[in-house]
Amino acid sequence: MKESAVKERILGTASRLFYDQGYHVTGINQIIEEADIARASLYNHYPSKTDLLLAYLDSTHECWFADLDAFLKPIEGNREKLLAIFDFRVQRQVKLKFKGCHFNKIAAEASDDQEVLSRVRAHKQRLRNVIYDLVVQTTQRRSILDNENLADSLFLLLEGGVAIGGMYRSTEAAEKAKQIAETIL
Amino acid sequence: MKESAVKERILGTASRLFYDQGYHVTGINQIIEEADIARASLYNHYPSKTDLLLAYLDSTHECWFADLDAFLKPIEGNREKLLAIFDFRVQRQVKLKFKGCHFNKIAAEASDDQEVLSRVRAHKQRLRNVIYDLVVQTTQRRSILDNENLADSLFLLLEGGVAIGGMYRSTEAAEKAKQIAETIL
DNA sequence: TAGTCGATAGACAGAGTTGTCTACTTTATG
DNA sequence: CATAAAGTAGACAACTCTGTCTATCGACTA
Repeated sequence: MKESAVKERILGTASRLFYDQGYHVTGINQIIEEADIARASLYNHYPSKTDLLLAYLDSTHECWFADLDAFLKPIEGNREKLLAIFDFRVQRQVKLKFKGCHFNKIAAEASDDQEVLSRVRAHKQRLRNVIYDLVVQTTQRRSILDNENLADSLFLLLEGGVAIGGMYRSTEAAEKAKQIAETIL
Repeated sequence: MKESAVKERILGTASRLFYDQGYHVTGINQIIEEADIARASLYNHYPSKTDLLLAYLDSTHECWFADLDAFLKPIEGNREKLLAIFDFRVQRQVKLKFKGCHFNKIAAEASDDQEVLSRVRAHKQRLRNVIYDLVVQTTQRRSILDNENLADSLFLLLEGGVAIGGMYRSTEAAEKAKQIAETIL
């Protein structure tokens, strides 16, 4: 028994609008119209707009790391995998038309909500852990930094590159971040 | 002939609310109530809410770099000035209670507006230029990177540190970014 | 075949939104 | 002192917002 098509259409439409336009400017009315479903159907599946937001964050989080895993899978070597994370973000920037990181956006708009904030933190923490695990497994590297500092460096460069790239609608910053990563790795 | 106290109070209150709560959730009604001014006074000085937003960005931009200049002035040596920029951001994070960069927040909420976006870009560009100029003037450094790449590294580390720090309500990330900056500088 | 469940259309309440307008009062300046 | 500028209070229009509720319809199941 799969989730109803209606529920999927609600979440899909809401996700698109929350990301493209922003959470607060997206109204329930717009969601039900574009998803072409009844008002009561939405409130049947999601008791409030906040529940819909949390569902959006959860599904985006899962999808994000599933995509990353798929992207890194064919890459040979841990150092190459680390650098490929930058490529992954660059690819996403293009695909998402430079509208920035889903979680950064929502954190800027609804960071007072603890349930939102904890999800944003969990997302970033998991990415940092992925990087750290790869760093630990990377035996042949020329860095003077220890594992912790190297992982943090790569993580901060990545986040900085994506943040700046989102403002300039360009992959330049993230690609620069990768170049720098190559020299310190 | 100084600007009227009313106008200053409008911009001051709006700035505080736009930053603390967000732009879209802050209503005109709340601004006029908390600023304790008349509705018509607001629309006399600022024809629309958007004008108020742009005035907020402009004044924040000017204030930001005036504060930075004052902070860097007593620091001796260009390498030390570069590292002090990290301290400046850390100090601001604490003072602003970790609510993040003014411009990143507004970019996440109103990035479709070109007038907003151009101001955000100008702000980040100017910071990157400040860093670049200091890098060029820093003669004694042990970096393997050229001027351009070194400036970009520092800039991206700084932005990454502030972005992540805002999520964790901690100065740890920005301090880490400074540590890394010290090793590559 | 009867009944339940999911979906739909749409009205509705109550509050909030931006922006305009009128009428009155205070302040400043020639 | 008189006139013009700046500020105040508040009504108002025209929406939009979230969330609830009723009434109806179609499909699947016991």
